[in-house]
Amino acid sequence: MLELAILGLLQESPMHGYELRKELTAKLGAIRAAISYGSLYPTLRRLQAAGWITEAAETPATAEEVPALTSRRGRVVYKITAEGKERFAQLIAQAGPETYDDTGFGVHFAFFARTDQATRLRILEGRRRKIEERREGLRDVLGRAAERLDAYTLELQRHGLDACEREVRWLEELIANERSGRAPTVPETGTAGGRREDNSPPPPGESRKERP
Amino acid sequence: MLELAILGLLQESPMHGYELRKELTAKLGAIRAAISYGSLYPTLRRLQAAGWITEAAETPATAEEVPALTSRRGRVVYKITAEGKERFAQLIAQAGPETYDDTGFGVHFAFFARTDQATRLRILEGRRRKIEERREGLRDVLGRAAERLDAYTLELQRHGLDACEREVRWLEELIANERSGRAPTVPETGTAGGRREDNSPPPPGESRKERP
DNA sequence: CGTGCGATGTATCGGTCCGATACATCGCGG
DNA sequence: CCGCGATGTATCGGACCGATACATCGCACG
Repeated sequence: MLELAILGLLQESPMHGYELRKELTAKLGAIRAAISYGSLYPTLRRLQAAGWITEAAETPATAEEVPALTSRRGRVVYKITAEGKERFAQLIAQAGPETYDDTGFGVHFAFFARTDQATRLRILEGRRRKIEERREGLRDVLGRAAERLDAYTLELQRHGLDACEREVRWLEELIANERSGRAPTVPETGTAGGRREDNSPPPPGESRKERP
Repeated sequence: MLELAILGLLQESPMHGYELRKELTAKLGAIRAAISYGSLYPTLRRLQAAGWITEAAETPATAEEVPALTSRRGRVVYKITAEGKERFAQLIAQAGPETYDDTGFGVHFAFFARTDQATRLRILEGRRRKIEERREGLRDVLGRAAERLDAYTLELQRHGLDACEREVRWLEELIANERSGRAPTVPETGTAGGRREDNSPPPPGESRKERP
């Protein structure tokens, strides 16, 4: 997952590690806390070894000009290679099971702007299926095993169930949007005031033209 | 975290690994998918080495009646020791930073019935603080860096922000409940067809009868 | 009657990622 | 001039996951 995220970000512009982490945090802040250096740097090394990214020299002058005054350990700027772009395209298009867990889905979604519509639809539907399964599991527990669990545990399940239902609805809207061919126009998540006094978009009725 | 969860579950009754995993999944289904055997068995080994759990023979020595019909091959039943109970009490009471991340909070919350009220309150407030910080981070990004991000990424942030606001409200209600001394009485999460015509679950009267 | 198959059950291995830690530089205010 | 917080690179041990292997049991189906 980290690999995909790094490749995606470096496609926008070359960066050094620290910067990468900040961009990563900004882009993925909704789904994970903050990427650790303990995974970032080893991954960068791995990507470099695989030839998907390269170091780009940052200091303009050569090392001979500014000698031993300060053995300045320069920032290491990475840029993506042609092979790296291929790798990214491959990773972003193929959807394995890990594509639908919380982190995997989040990363894929964050790069939907670089993903073709068919793949977007496939991923959204896969994610929906997965969340629906989790939802059913929670309903089962709340229905059948409720008496075996204490009030706090039940409350946790209830909250989780609520989050599942909410996410399914969110996904439904996104899927409908994709099918209608429109870009993601703030589907009224509930808060975060994106208004849009848009004059009636095409009615959501029977528009079954797209075939995935 | 796994250690805490296992110790907590074994305190209810002895179990073997497979059973443990199922109970774990039922109890923590709201916060994580399903615990992997790749972590479960090594952890069991570690707990056993530390003396916090022991293997319990499954068939009593005097089981002369029922022959080989009952399963007596292989299953390794674990039970918690007195030291294990102490360890659990220590882990459940102390709150480090990891207590407030998604998984850590979920596990602690799932065992709130075995946690004293002051600790419950402390954990709920710590969690709230953490979520509020994440929420502010997302608001920052949505406010200040919105033009740098594409529509999909923004939508992801919006959804995450919504989830944060929702969780903060949920925590507020739980905190208010704790302060008023009541047990968690379904705080109207919004959906989730609630059954539970339960007439006031026992007030925070802990079952503190067990004394190691 | 057997045969295969899904549930139960224990176990390991390689790999990803995290948290703690260390260390060095830079700009800035006291 | 000194400290201190932000910037910046890097490693190490440990937690956890996903794939895989293997063995037993009950039972449905031919």
